[in-house]
Amino acid sequence: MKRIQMNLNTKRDVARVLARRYSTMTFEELDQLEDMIIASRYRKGEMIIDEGEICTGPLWVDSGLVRVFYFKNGKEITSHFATEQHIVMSIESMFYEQPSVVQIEALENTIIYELPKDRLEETAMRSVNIQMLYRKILEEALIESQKYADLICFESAAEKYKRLMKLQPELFLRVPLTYIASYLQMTPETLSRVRSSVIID
Amino acid sequence: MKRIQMNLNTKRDVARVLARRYSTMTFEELDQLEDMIIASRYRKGEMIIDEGEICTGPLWVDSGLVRVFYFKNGKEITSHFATEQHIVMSIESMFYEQPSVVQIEALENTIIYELPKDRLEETAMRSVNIQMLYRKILEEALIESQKYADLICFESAAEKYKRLMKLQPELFLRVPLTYIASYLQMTPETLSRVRSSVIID
DNA sequence: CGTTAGTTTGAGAGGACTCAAAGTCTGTGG
DNA sequence: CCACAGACTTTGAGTCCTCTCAAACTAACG
Repeated sequence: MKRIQMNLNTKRDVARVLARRYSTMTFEELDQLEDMIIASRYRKGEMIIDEGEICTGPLWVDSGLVRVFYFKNGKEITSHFATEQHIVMSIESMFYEQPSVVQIEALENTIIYELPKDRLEETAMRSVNIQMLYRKILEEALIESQKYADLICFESAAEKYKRLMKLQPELFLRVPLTYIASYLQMTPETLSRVRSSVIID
Repeated sequence: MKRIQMNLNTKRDVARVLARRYSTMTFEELDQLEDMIIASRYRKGEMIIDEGEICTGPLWVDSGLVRVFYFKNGKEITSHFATEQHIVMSIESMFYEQPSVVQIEALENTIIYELPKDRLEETAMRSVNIQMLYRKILEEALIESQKYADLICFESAAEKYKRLMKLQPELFLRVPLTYIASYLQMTPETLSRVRSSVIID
């Protein structure tokens, strides 16, 4: 990881995007938001959050692609992908300020902007709009989480494949199938067979 | 459903429990919280949120037991149980103010205290502690959601059973196995077989 | 005490897994 | 620029788990 010194305009841009996406803001609030953002750059294959590290805030994926995964019975389970213009975090680690069980890895060269949770909470005490921003981030995460649960409880392997293909076709072009298989809770072999047999409607 | 006129002390009690559990509060804030709470009572088998209804806020299950479920390919899928002293909601319906796809049903006689979302948000604008309460509720829901995802991706039926048995053994005493089976994403037959074969360690 | 919902048991079928091996792609170093 | 190593994907064969369908059994409720 490389903490990068972005010029101010770039951080300001991110602050603007966040503000528009999740809330509304005065110039002063934009300043506060801009001020707390921490930018970092990761190369393909680098860990953003390693096992045991603490996740100190929501991470805005500005460009690139990351995956969240963890180990269970010796197997890697991918629990989430986040593409550019999305937020990713290690939920439990962040809320409980505990070492993370999940790891977050950059699957492409990736630029991350972190919103440190402590500053976010502190600023939220004073600013209603920042408060709203934080809450909307949590709401979005919750909805994502529900959608994933819904996806993987589609019964057959073929159904899950078709579903993801409809929801996020771009993933198949950017992510090794092995990871997608583990995300869909099937073996790479099964995914391969499904892909060759399924006709997409 | 029966909207009930609780005496003020009861609502005050719930407000106190919520305050202690999720935040801290001044007497004035307690008043505000107490003031927005809506109490209702449901008989076993009654719907708390029916399909198509809009969920207007987090629901505190004061006593009783509820389940959240929805239909998918004609099959009922149970996605959550909430016992007393826990919060339940139809996430998507509440945030998007849309008709709910999930239904919430009382499996026992149940007393619910609703915290209307609009009043919660409005009050959160002025009170940092109410704001914290709301956020903590969302955080908790998010963590629950993650835990569920983790549970059902345990590979074998036996593993899932053992896991839930360890996490929430009381469910097996209070909930028809059919619902538990659908929660664990297996057929009732499979659950039955697993139960008779598994020795709990 | 009968009716209905819920649970168990059985037999057979099918889907996904494992293990194994052969292709394919990608990036690096000669 | 080519060759090779390593990672990723596909294909095959055989096994096992979970599902389906059916029927018997049990518990709960009016």
